[in-house]
Amino acid sequence: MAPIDAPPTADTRTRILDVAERLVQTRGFNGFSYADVAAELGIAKPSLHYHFATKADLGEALIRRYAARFAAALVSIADRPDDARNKLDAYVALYTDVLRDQRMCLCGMLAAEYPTLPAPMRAAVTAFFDDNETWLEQVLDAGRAQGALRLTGPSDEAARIIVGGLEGAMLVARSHGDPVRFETAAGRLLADVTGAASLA
Amino acid sequence: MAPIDAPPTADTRTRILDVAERLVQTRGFNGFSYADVAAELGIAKPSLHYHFATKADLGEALIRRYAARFAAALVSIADRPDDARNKLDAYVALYTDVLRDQRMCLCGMLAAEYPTLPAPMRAAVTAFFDDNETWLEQVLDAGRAQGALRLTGPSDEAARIIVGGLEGAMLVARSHGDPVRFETAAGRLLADVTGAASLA
DNA sequence: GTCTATAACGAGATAGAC
DNA sequence: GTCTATCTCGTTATAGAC
Repeated sequence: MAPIDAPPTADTRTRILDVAERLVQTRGFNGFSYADVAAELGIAKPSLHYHFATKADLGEALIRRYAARFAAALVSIADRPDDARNKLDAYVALYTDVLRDQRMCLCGMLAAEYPTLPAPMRAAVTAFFDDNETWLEQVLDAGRAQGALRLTGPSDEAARIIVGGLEGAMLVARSHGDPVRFETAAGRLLADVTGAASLA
Repeated sequence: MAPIDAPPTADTRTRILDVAERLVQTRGFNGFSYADVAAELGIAKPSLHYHFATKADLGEALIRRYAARFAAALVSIADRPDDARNKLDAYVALYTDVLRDQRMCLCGMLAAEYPTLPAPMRAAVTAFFDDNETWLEQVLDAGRAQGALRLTGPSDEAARIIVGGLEGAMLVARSHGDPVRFETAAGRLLADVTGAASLA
């Protein structure tokens, strides 16, 4: 659906990012090491330092790539002729896709480790959430103008509830090893926040 | 408000738990060490091993104490003569209290690190969420029976949205260093899920 | 119960050959 | 670009004295 996957073969730098991304999403930035990445790629540890001098550099590159990919998906959804409700469903599908392989959202995971992160990574994490909320706010405003949505309050608050609700639902669903739990919760959250029941 | 704080002076075991609890809530289970705890208490590292042989033992004790404290607060809220809406507000206040000092919910933090945790800790984390959802479900059912709440679907789904929504809102609000963001989101989430607007 | 001393290992990172 | 070898430090944990 969304371009969240990488090609099976790629240059070393990309393969490092792919492996590290999965490790951060499953174990956290403080839960993986250069040794883990090197072993999985079948290369030596110091080779990693050629591509990413420090672990902080690798972390920055991970967020940057992840945020860019997510932002591109948001643009793609916004450009569709769909109405607001379909766009919100597509937004939720991005999260559903991330949850595969028991992964957590990269930035949700890093938000948990926030106080331990290098400053550049911290700034990129908050920017990710801000960008998502801004995009949602625009979709919600458009939907309300069209009469497709019935918000009970300001769209920026609704946007924050959706982002936080999806991140939290992922967190809990993953610890239960139950993706269906996430999908059900996400659907109901969207319905409640956008007043789907009162429109039915 | 809720009995979430420990006395200023206590025996060594309790003081270890207090410091370790705060470190896990702020930095994660993989983000602190015995050296951190020992330094803060002004004792030697091996002294910690007398009280908690392994870090996994310490982690288990942390969850057990945290969950027991939380469960006691839930019983206290349930026993009040308040209506469902007031009980839900009191439930949210438990989370607001946890967020002080930039802390994350202990079990929300551990859920992020879930795949890296020892098995006993993993089981305790999922049990914490299950207990919270069960409690919420009962409050929501009672509120609906009284006509104080208007849920748009099954109470167990609403309970999951509330737990996940609060955990996620904490996660995002903490990375923005903005507790007000959490309180606003929590209030709106509760209102949307329990149909407060359609009752007003 | 708490200490000093130390073991045993893994972490991030560097030097320098190829 | 990738390697071997190595450094330095931090980690959990143990032994044994007090």
